[in-house]
Amino acid sequence: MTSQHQLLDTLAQVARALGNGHRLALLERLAQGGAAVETLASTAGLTVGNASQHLQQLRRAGLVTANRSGKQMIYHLTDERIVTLTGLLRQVAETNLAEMERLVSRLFADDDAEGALEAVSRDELLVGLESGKVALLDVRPEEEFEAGHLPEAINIPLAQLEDMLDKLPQDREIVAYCRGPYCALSHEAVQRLRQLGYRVRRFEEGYPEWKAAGLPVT
Amino acid sequence: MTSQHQLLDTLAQVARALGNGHRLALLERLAQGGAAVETLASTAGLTVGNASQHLQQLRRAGLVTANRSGKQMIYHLTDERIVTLTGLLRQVAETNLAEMERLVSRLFADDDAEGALEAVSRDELLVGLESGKVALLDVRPEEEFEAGHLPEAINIPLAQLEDMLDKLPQDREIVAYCRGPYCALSHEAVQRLRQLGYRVRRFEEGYPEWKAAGLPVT
DNA sequence: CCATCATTCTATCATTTTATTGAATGATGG
DNA sequence: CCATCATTCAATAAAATGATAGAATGATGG
Repeated sequence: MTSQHQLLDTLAQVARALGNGHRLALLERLAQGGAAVETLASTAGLTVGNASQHLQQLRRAGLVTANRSGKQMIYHLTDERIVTLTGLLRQVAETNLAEMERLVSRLFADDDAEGALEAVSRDELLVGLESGKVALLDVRPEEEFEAGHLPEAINIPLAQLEDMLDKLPQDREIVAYCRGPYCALSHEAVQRLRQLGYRVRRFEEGYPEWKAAGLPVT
Repeated sequence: MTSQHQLLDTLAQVARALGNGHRLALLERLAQGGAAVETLASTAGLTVGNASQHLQQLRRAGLVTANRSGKQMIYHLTDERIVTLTGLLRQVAETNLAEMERLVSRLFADDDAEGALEAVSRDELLVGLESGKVALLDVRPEEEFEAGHLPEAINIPLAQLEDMLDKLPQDREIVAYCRGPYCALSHEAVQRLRQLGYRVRRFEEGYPEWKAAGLPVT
């Protein structure tokens, strides 16, 4: 077996590490910031044992690192570019797989028909923030918000949405974001806030993409 | 199973399609331009039947398309971004896997010790071409050269290198390139030309990366 | 229409991957 | 040092993947 062959095989191992839905879910959570195995397991809907095994695979592929902190092992992405990598994977898949399009439209299908719910692009969001016409709402759990968020964002975890409406400004359009393009939290938040009469749309990406693009975070 | 879960699974299928060394080899060849199954099989060192099966998988993942031309099926990449995707995969792997570094350095280990063989970066190459101080040498097979190459490049397939030395300019440094960062052709060419006293280095990327970066091709 | 060629499909077996279970390890606080 | 907690390891069974050989398909040239 030639060196070149071995190189491609090693690359393939890394790609295989990305080739499982649970592991992609783990990576999505890790893109929000470091987390312990139990946290990761519950976000991904896995048993702790199983999550641990998947994390070992990601570690062997060089995608995550683990550091002990007291009793817990805290996992981190090794490389910011992994967010870009999965984002590009997503783009290629959305463009070239009909199946993908079908699933994406289903995920966002229960929008009302007004069309105003179309997601806000990164550029549009930047303009809105610059002009002060947009308020940012982060609907992720507090722990993830604390680990990093977009500048000026207000954190209202989805579970407490109706209890904390007083934190929302009335005079500006609200843009809600969460973990990424496929994260349902911001979508759900938009649905519920619109029912209550708020002017609100989703950001089409999430915190990790914003950060990976080199934009400022807090 | 939620829609979101299905989306990640579908993404994972695409990643799994990249998760095999033979398929990465097929994609590398396809990044040079369309090709028939037998061509692809022989470049990747596979039987035709086996290559066909791998190509079906790539097709199901939306990474390649097939069009019949007479008796032959001609395969193409569906999307230029696939080159960027595998390139990013490579970068992440090289940065985070010790194994990878070891293999890369072995692939390029038999350089003589002068150090002058360090690869030429894209930016450096652009400057050299601009100033007219560099001549480009494409050492891929003629068929791939014909399907597309860097501007002003001279084509001398590696097999005919010694027979066509008269096509090489004497007054400029030569930069050789081939299929990509792991393609051995340009490396081999540099070794042999240096033995003959030529001033020559490798381009660290290849034709597909150049094209995917939006730079001009012929 | 028949023979030929390129490719794909089918069936099979060996290998690898995944989830599950329960035991083992390693750090902490009393 | 012991009990506890978080995590990993080990063993297993079920499912998916990969290679091979041979049959089937589809287009071509006579």
